[in-house]
Amino acid sequence: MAQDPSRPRPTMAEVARAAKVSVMTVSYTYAQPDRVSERTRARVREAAARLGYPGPHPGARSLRRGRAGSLGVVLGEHLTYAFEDPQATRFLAGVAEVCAGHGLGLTIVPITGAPSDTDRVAEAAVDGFVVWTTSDDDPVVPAVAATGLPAVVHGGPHHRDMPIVAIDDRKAARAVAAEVFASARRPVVLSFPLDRARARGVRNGLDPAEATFRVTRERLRGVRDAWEAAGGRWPQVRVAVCARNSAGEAASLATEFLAGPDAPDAVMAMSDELALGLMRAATRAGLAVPGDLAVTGWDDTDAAAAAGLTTVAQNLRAQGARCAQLVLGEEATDETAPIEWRLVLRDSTRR
Amino acid sequence: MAQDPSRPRPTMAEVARAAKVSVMTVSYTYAQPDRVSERTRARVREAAARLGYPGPHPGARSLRRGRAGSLGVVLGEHLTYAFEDPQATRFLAGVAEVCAGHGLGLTIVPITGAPSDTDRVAEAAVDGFVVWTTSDDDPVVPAVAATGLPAVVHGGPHHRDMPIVAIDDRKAARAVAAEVFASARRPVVLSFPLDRARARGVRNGLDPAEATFRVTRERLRGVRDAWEAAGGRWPQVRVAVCARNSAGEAASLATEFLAGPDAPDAVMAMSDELALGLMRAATRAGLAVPGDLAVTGWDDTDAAAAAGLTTVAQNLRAQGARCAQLVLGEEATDETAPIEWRLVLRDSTRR
DNA sequence: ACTTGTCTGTGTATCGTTACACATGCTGTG
DNA sequence: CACAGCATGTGTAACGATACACAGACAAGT
Repeated sequence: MAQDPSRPRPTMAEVARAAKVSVMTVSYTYAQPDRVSERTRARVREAAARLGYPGPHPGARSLRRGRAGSLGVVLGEHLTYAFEDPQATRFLAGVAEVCAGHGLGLTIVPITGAPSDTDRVAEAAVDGFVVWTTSDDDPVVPAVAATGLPAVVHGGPHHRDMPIVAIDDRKAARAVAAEVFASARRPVVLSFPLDRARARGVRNGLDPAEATFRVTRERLRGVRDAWEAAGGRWPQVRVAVCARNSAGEAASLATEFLAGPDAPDAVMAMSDELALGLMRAATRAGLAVPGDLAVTGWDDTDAAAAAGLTTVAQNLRAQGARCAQLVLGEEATDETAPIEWRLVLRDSTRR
Repeated sequence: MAQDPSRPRPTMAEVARAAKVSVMTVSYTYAQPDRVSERTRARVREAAARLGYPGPHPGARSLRRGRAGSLGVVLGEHLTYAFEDPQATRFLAGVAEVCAGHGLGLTIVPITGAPSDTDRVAEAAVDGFVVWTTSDDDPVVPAVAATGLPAVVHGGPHHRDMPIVAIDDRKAARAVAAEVFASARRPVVLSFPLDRARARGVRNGLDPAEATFRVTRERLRGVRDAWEAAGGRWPQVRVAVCARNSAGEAASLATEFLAGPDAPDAVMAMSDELALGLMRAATRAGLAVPGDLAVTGWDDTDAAAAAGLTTVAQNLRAQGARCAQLVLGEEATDETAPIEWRLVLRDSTRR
């Protein structure tokens, strides 16, 4: 795998000797090329190439300069889930974009759910952290705060030392749920996991406060607001909790509540992926959308638009970018401006 | 954003002083806790907490130990594309999994397409590289080789110093294309980009050698093999080249060749995303699958299974894991075993 | 009592680079 | 012609941690 594992990495001093210049000249050749005359620069580059010098050692550079040259991203409980979650991916693209613009790397801190995760955070060679939405009791959050590095949380939880980037989930949930729940008789909420245990199942009148993921909690509260505003009682609402944000998961869970006389006539899903999975299951079960049941999603992805899904539009990518900018200390203006969202009405709720 | 930007990071020496022990004792407390008695350990930990010491400086540690504690991933031309490509994401999940198992971070090297990308590679604080499929002429590849660090390429291009992890794309393409092209009269290939320029468009009899992405090239060759084996001439085959691997892109490009008397009766797509995008466009155009046109995808994603799409199954996640293992020098056995794939026949080609 | 071994704590040198202050030579200007 | 000002090259001292070798204390075995 290696190129030549036997030969040790040459150092700047060796290059300097080979090029008959001082170490500093070599250093400047890499760090501030303008500081060195063109002729000397060429000689140094030539010597470096001859010795196979790959450029300044990043560790040494980082130690001396005091900057790591990379932004850390903490992706919730298990990396596996994170990369399979399209929302997380969109968010990451936004973070990555800003990193690239600053010439920074993007280091994914490997989280597995083990207690050693906090060590990983402390050991990460980064200049700041972006924390992807996680549960209130996730020990990774205090670990991030303990590094003393600039950090921003997306989605939740709140932490004294870190700004949070998120939309007003409760309000948005209220809006989208109102659209479909006002006239519903057998409503179902297709929910994100409540906590890091990620138990799946269907329950009636679930107390939103049980959810330790802030996003899940706030959206449940919003739904409850809407249902009660329409004159309903919360225990009438079934909450189907998915273990992960994927269409497959939703489709499989849907079989548990889609059949029989109790089949819902309205489903509010917490993501477009979940909504689309449900719609797939509904079609298989012979139910028509919106004829038999109205459906709403969340995020306004391309697929949602293609499927005519009513949804809450929010730009996760922009939110990722914003998190990165905040960590990097950019954007002094409108730092406190709320993140935008809007309700997009489509056929899936057209009665 | 920061916790307290004013106060400088405490050093190990300060902690040692506060705990009234030597610096080495503090070092051991973090690096080899068993080497230190429980009492002393507690004293050190306490002092560290009191001073707000976040643990050993990663840069210094990396310099001294000679390991960076992170694996680098180079994600092709532009980060943006990479994170939006579901295949790349699946692959990443595999890499991440192995990293997590080794307690390593995963550093995404920010690529923008600018010449400075090669500097980014040289500057990355990593112990090895995994290169996601890119074009033969991508300067990033020699830059990776020049670091002298262990490196593995996924998909392509080939490079003397790096093993490559990929399936036999030509053979697989031959197999899937044979399934549908044997009886086709107006075949279309829905292709990945040919090169980093990512020009989109529809062309007849495109020479596979034009493609500098190895994967694209090999698959085109496989399709040609199949078509010619069925007695056809290559120029009869239209190749629709997408700029990116997304359903939306495919659907939009499909409008250019789906209408009129020339509408294809068979489409072989290079990914399930492209195939599904095309099917969406076909449905909108009033064409039935497989009645009016047969369609095949590639990758066997959940969505492909749900849509009844004939496809080539390959496990990108496992390939990501494998790349990481190779870089880390794991797995001495079956290192040269070819990566598996298989043809999955479903309704989209059932005539 | 003496050797042997284990456990725990301690200096010192060093990892490879860059910030900083300084030295030199050359150009242009009053 | 002297002197400022710029361009270019050079030592030295950190940056913060860890590998290594060694020292003392104590227990156990002979």
